[in-house]
Amino acid sequence: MRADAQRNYDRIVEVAREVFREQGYDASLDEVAKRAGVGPGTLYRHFPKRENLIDAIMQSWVDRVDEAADKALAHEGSPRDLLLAWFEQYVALISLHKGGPAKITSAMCDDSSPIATKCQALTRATSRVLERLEAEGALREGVDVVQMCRLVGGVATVADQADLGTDDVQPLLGVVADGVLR
Amino acid sequence: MRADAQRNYDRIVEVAREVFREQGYDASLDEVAKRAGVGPGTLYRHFPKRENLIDAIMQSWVDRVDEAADKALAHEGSPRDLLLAWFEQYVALISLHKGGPAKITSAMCDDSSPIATKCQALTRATSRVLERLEAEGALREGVDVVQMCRLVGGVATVADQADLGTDDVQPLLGVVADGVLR
DNA sequence: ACCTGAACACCGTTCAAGT
DNA sequence: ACCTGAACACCGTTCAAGT
Repeated sequence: MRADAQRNYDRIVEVAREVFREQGYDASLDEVAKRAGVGPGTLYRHFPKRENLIDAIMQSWVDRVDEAADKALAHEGSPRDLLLAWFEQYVALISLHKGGPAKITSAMCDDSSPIATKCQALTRATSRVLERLEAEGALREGVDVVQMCRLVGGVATVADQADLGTDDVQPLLGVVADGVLR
Repeated sequence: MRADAQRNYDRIVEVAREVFREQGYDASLDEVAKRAGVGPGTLYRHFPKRENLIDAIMQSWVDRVDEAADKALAHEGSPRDLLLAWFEQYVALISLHKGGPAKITSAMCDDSSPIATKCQALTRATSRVLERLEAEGALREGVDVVQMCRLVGGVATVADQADLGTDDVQPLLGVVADGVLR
């Protein structure tokens, strides 16, 4: 990549991170381009779809997912406590930006999505938690990873769109946990 | 209301029902106005917010909600069967139009929403089902109606946005049912 | 090879003019 | 009292011209 192209790419990603943090993933791309000091065409050359830009600003995010799973797994306590701890981390991770829960949960299992690798990071981390529970025999029959991601993602989506607080979300996650555990 | 105003109102609602069925609740209001043969200003006079229009086309829908609850309650079977039957009806009812699950579930409990009465119809019907289960002692402690609507609404939202089929939705509803039942 | 920015299509919203 | 439709602001997308 040419030097000026690289510079523009970096600036766009940097600015997008800022704009998305302020306004959510549905923020205007025009404003991103404007703040980054590039023409709208330049933004489109680098990121043909909005999801490509979202994917780019999520680079370091994958590490945080793995760390969060480590942290939840280190947690001592009942299977239910472990599961709830992970659910909370999960919701927090996909709710960093407004609109995130919907975008990420919709892309789940869609390998053609630009953010497919990010979704895979989530399912991989969730698998680790599930394997632990499975080994302890705490899991119901026929529960699989994707189902769990969709359930927790659904809760996060509703919470995101209805602006629910932790007090409202916690009980919902509790129900999902009870439905998944033996 | 003046005769021509009433006529325009009716035509807009009729056309909106058609357009929303084809393209979902996020369809262009411009197209609704165009197809109805009115200026955009006329549409705005009658329906200042998109939700007001959605509310209008949902008039007869309330009856269908009550009928669906009757039907589920008539269903003989285990508490789990009853609950799952209702969940399926619930998802079907709010998924009639693309974008419906998200709009309806977001407005849940928001009395200032233009579609507040529709949400109340849903919680009222769900209450009837829950009371039956409560009487049979089949319900867990601390489960309330709004939680259930949000959980099932969350599942429906994910299914709607990710274009999931019944085969994918069914197991999710099963988990929620298990989490809610004793 | 990459960038710019004008241009286009589309959408929601407002409002002066008309009946 | 109600309707019309031009006008505005905004957004995503494309592409010819420029470096």
